Amino acid sequence: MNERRSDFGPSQAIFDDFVAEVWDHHRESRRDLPWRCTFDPYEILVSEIMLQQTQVARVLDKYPLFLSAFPTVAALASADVGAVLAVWQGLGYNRRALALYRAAKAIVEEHGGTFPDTVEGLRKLPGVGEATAAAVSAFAFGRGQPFIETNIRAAYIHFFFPGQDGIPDAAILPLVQATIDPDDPREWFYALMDYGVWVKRTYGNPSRRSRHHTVQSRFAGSRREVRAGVLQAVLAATPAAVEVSRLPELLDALGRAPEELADIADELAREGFLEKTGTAYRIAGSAQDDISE
DNA sequence: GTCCCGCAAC
DNA sequence: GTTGCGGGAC
Repeated sequence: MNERRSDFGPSQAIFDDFVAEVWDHHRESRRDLPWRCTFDPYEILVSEIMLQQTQVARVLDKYPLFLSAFPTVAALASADVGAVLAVWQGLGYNRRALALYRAAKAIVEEHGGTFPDTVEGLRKLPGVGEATAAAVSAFAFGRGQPFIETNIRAAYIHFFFPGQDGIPDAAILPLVQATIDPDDPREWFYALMDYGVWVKRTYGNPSRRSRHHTVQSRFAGSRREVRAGVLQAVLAATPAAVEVSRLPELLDALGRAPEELADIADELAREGFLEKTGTAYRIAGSAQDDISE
């Protein structure tokens, strides 16, 4: 038996109960997901970026398509960003695709193609924050750095904070630290997330009692919708460029003013999705060609 | 309406 | 600490 008890907080017995319950549940209903069948850090990073704010069911469809198109970090790094964005369409949060692409380039150009194998090294990659760095380090390299994502948060709030509101992640992280299985952190984090999924399905989402819980604003009518539309319109025209004057007709269904469409195209250019030549936009890095008619 | 294996810019 | 970021399933 591992000694996990710290000088404060729940007793060793409570920790043991939690660990036993999570493992028991895991033995009953472990999710066999494609990214759980590999130790390849590239394949695991792709899955983690896709899973940020995106449900498993939708990643399941896109994940094999993406890996077929870009099987290795070198393949992704040498692809056209337009090809990456095209495969990404339907997953949402396009900036993740751009960050993943830039991370692949960084790994090839700054690390000689060798994946960083530490949390600190992973953390420096674009689009990789604390949670993703720790997740990749656990799932690809077997490290036991604690992290919190939505299912892990649900698991701990449900078990350790019944009936309490406004729970900060800072109160959860020591509990994650105290319960990590030092012999198999990879499988332990899988078990935790599976348990969190079960808790949400069974009791409702306890993360609504998190201090950090927020509600996403509606997508229909949002600026996000227009951004996605402008990017899709330019992607559809690739390799040709799109005159700014054509955006209103291409995005007629959104009913936005021409000035707003132009503002958003400029913003996408600043962020690196598009390149602006005169008054026309093309996908960044795509070949010079005629203006789309 | 609610949710989703967060990150980065501010 | 707050805000913006896509899209679809339920």
